Amino acid sequence: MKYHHGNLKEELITSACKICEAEGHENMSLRSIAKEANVSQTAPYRHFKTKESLLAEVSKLGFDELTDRLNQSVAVNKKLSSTDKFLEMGLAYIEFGREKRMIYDLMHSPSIKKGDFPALLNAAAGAFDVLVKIVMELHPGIDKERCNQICMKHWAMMHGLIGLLDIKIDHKIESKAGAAMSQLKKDLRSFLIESNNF
Amino acid sequence: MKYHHGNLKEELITSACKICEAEGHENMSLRSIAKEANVSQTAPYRHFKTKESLLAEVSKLGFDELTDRLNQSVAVNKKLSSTDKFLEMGLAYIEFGREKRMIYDLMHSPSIKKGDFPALLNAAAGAFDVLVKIVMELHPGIDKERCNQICMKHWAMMHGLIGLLDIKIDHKIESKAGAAMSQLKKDLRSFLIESNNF
DNA sequence: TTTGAATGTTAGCAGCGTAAACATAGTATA
DNA sequence: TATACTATGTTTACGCTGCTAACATTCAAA
Repeated sequence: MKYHHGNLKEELITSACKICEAEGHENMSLRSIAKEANVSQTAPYRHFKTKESLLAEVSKLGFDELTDRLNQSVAVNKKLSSTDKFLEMGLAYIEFGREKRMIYDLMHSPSIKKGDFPALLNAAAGAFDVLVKIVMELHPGIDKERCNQICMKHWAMMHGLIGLLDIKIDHKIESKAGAAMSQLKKDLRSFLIESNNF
Repeated sequence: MKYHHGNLKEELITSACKICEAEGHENMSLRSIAKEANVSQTAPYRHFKTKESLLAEVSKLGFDELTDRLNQSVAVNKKLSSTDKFLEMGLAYIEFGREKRMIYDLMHSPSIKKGDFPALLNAAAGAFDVLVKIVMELHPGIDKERCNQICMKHWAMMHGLIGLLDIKIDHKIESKAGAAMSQLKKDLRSFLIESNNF
């Protein structure tokens, strides 16, 4: 093994992603990340100013993947109606939140101050813009202000829903959510349709 | 100062609340809580099995206050229409989340596993039930299943909205949210009305 | 070839949650 | 009242954490 790794920065991010998905970001130490990458405990400090800045990059990758998934969900079948595209996108968002729950939590963790990381801020905005695009298609000629409000509403709803699905605010919600997930498409459909005044 | 405090358990919870509101739960150590209460670092262990169980009590108090606020919001003016009551409640929820943001974050932190604390689970359910009540009033004779779905939708939306308001997913949302908060009543009104198919 | 920057390591700090051992106070029983 | 037990405090200590400082090695430019 060479003394100089050559690609340590990327490998650290990769290792962090792996650990985060497995253990959750609350149980992820800088030391464990370094160990996973087979370097000394302080090696990460040559590439990241703080632990937070490393996690910010992991978070950014999460938003990038979310953006991809949202885009893919509407690109897969171009013949879908705008409404169906919108529904598929909502579904894709929920699925991402469920499948990558640990990363999703990291992405929304208050321990990473997004304002300190412009790239992260950008990636998050990118994901949001996918929603903006479909809502604009859904409501042609819609006022920009109004569009933003609608997008916020749906974004907040999806975000809140994912939170409730696992935060398990109480057993009632949990079981209801469990049932909802079992027939996700159907339930989410009515969920979203109703929320959009179709 | 007496050797035996007499009321240490409650004082520890109070101290934790104070620190949480001031510093946020991520920056709150058991040691700092003990210090705030003027006892040794390990004194809390005579009253709480773990740090998490102390935080769970703080979280429970948060849900209790939320429940109170939601109840108050509709009780203040009994002559309000059901719709207006519903709106006032949504407003009260948002206001709580904004005013007690640090506690609110703790209440929804994944680092407290609600399933391990029945009292906390109960308190959270209590808050949700206030919403259930008003939605049942809003839709007389509504199917229980359907009612739950509606409640979840609104709860998730409010929760997601609070998250977005401060998580600042991007500057666009933030500024939009800032504007929204400046004329909160008006915006939230249309927000909620639209979400409830009025 | 030499020099300096980039990137790695080792040692060590203060703070963390927690357990164990000990000390003191209050309470029940003889 | 004397004694024992329990409740509740303290002290000490362990391993983990994020991070800094000092040192080592490699690589690239002069």
